[in-house]
Amino acid sequence: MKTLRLTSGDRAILLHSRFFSRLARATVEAILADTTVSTHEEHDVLFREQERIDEVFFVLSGLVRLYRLGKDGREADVAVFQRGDMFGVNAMFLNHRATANAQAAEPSIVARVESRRLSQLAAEETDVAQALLEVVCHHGKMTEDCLADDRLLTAPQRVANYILSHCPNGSETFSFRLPFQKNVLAGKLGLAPEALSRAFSMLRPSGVVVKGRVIEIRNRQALEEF
Amino acid sequence: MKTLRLTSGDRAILLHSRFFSRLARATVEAILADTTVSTHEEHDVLFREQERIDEVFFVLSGLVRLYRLGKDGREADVAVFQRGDMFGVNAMFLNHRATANAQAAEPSIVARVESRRLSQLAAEETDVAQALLEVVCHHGKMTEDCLADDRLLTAPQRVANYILSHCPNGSETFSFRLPFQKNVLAGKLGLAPEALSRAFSMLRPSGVVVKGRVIEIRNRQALEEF
DNA sequence: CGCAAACTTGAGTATAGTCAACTTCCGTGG
DNA sequence: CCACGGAAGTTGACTATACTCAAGTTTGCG
Repeated sequence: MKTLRLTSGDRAILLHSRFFSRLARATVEAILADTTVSTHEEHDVLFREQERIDEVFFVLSGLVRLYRLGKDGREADVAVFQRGDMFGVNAMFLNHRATANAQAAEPSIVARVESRRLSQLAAEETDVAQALLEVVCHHGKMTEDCLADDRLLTAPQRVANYILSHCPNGSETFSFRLPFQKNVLAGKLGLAPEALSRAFSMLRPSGVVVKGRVIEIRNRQALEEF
Repeated sequence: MKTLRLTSGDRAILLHSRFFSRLARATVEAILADTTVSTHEEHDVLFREQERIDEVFFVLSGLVRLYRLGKDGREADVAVFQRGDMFGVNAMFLNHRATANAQAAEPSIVARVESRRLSQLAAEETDVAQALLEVVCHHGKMTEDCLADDRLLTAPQRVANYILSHCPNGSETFSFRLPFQKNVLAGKLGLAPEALSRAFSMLRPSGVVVKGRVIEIRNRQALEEF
């Protein structure tokens, strides 16, 4: 399902993204000129592993999950993208082949830029290349973080970590709303949904109260030591 | 311990690397002009997590391991680099901060390029930026592979995978020499050394014979189905 | 209000980590 | 060249962690 043009709200989101925010206004306009927009139901697949992709994507709203498939059909999330995030960039420099499947994890709206056009621009204007490098490096760091966390932390520790990463720096007690279903969080943390549930249980004695999607932290100190 | 100049052998290695092989000869020379070389004992640390780094590195010989440290001091490898590999690029675009520790996993020789100079070049010549993008995307894919394998495969499956990735495409039976200690392989695959040992044992019935560092495969088919 | 999906909890199992004992490999020096 | 010693690797026993399956419970939407 396609919408033809960007709304001004969409433009605002894009302008604040890691990618566009580093570019001169003229460059931004040159790119946005032929940007298309598509809407997706939950569970829609945007592209699949190995498939050729000739676009680069931005999440305007909703949530897009990148995952790999195992031989047995099991899925492993390798990234989750939210409003403002750019994805599919790596493919531009890897033979235009997707390294993972992309699926809307909730109803989502996505902007698309032809990657041919973008790589052409990157070859002409170095600030475009620079912006791409920053996006790609940032995403690389995220993946590395994920890998290290998987290897170093237990389930409750990963959850504690995730919660702390949402803590306004310095406050001892706070609360926030999960930006997606627990299901998705479980995937992002590399856990089965049951394991996430249990992890929350284990964190309760340390002052973590979960009510629906709202997480309340009563004792930041305890979390950091978990 | 520092050596002052590049040998011609070193230059050959660099010229064949993913990075330099994409650049015009003149550009290569411009970069190599102020490249330094350092030698390292096994276990030498090149840089640490969070530390500022102002260079980009190439492995000329030996092996460099990138790892993160857990609170308890445990180490988790996030990458292993061999002859010809470039590392430390991400830091250039992440505030010049290392995201991991780098350690020589055996006696090693490393080439270093000032990252200020490199990023300057990248801002002037788009093919340098392009080459960097390719290196970074490739490394990103490696990390993603690693993450997906960790989440989807058991220890023997990861080992089988690793072995198959060294199999000349199409041959049913073959053998090769591990390019590093089993110790290092274990780390790379996210396993304790004992788990690697056991994984090899489990693969024996499928025709994998391990003698020292030499791996012999008698039945590729069986490995692929593991 | 009722239904379906999301989430939680419980019980059992599988996988890999830890610690310890033992073996093999390999480089060194006699 | 052999003997020795230390490091690397293997094996065993035990444990911890997280997955699976199944049965509940809660949530939220129509």
